[in-house]
Amino acid sequence: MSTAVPSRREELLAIAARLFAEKGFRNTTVRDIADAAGILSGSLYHHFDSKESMVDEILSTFQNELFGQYDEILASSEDARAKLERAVRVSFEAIDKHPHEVAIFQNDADHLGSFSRFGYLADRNTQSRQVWVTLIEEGMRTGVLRPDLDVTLTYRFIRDTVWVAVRWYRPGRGLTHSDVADQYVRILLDGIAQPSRRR
Amino acid sequence: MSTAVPSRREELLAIAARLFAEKGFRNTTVRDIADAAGILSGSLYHHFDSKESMVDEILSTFQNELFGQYDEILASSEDARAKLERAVRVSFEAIDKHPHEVAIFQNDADHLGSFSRFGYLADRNTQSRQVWVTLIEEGMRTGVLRPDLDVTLTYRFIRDTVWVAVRWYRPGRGLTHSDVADQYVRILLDGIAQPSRRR
DNA sequence: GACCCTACCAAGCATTTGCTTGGTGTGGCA
DNA sequence: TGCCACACCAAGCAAATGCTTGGTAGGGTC
Repeated sequence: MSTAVPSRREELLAIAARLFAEKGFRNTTVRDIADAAGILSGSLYHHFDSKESMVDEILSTFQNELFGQYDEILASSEDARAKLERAVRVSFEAIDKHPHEVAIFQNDADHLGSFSRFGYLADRNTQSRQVWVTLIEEGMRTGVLRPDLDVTLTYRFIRDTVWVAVRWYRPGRGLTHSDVADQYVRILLDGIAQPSRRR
Repeated sequence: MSTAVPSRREELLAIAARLFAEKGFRNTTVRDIADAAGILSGSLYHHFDSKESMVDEILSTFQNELFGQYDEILASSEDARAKLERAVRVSFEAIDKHPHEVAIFQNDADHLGSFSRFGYLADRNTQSRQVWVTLIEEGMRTGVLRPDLDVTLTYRFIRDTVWVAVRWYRPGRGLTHSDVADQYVRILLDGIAQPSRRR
C-alpha cells in the first residue's frame, strides 16, 4: 500500500524493483540501487535490513494484492469460461500495473525460494496452480471446455503464456493490457486455425 | 559436434552448460564449474580463454544446429499448417535434446546480447521472428489460419509458449517431447474451448 | 536552547569474483 | 632415454560485493 506522497522508503523500493527486474536480483548490487537513488550504498541500510528484505517486501506486497483478486474470481458465480477469462485479464492487468514485480517473480522466484525466508513463494505457486486447475476442471465438467484436455499441461500452458508476456509487454506503449488479453483469450479458447478447416 | 568419446574440453563445456542453465551465467562462478569438474578454477583457463568464451561456444553451437532445422522446414513444400506444426515439434525436440542451452538462451540472452561479441544473438532472434512470421502470414494467406490474427502478437504467443516450456519440461521424465508437442499444437491451433460452444 | 528524528555521508572490512603466473605429473612416441 | 603435449596445481592479485560503524546536517517540537 503506498500513500499519495510516497515516502523515501517507498521511492527506494520502487527503484530497487526496477533494477531487480532489469538485471536480476543477484546481479543488482546495493551500489547500483544507491547510485540510481543518488545516495551512497551504506545509506540504504538506514532504511532496510538487507538486500533480501527489500525484495521480500516487494514480492510479498505484490502477491497479497494479486491473490486477493484471484480469490474474488473463484468465489464468483459466473460460468467457468467467464471466470477463466477474468483470471487471464486480471493477470495481464497485473503485468501492466506491476511489471517489475512480475518480472522479479518470474526470474528469481526459483532461486529465492531456496531460502526459508521466502517459503511463501512456493505456497503462492501452489495456490496459483489450484486456482487455474480448479477453473479448468470446472470448465471440463460443465462442458465449457473440451473434455479431452490434459489438465496439468493445460494449466502450464495458460500460466506460462500469460506471465511470460512480461518479457515483451511495455505499459503505455502499443497495445493496452486489455487488447493483449482479448487476443490471448481468443487464441487460448478457440485456437489460431480457421474454424472451417478444423480437423 | 561432439565426438563419440567426448574430449575433456567438451566435458567441461557440458558441466558449464548445466550450471549456467541452473543458476544463470552471471551467478555461476568459475569456481563452481571447476568444483563440479573436480579441478581448480585456474585450470579451466588451460582449456578456455574466459567464462564468456565458454557460454559463447555453448550457445553458438546450439543455435547453428537449430536454425539449420528451421531452414529445412521453410524450404519444404508442405502447407503452412504442417510447417507450423513441424517448427513447433523441432523446437520441443531442441528443448528435449539441449535443455541447458535453451535455458541459457532464455535467461541470459538479453544480458549477453549487450556485448558486441554476442551480436549474433540478436541476429538469431530476428531470424527466428522471420521464420514464425513467414509461416503465420502464409497460413493466413492460404486460408489455413484465421484471417483476423494479429501477426506480431500471434508470433509472440507461439514463440513464448514453446520456449518457456524449458522451465518445467524434464527429458526422460513423464511426457515425451513429442507428447507435449501434440498437446501444444492442438491447443494452439484449435483452442481449449468445446467446439460446439464456440462463440 | 536543548532535544530528536530522519536521511544521509565517509571510510572501511571480510569475502567473493575472474583471471594470471610459474610450475608439476603423466602418458605416448621417437 | 629424451622429449613433448596435455591436464592440472598452488598461490595470489585487483576489483567488486554486502554490510558495518561512527559521524553530520537539517527540520520540527517542547
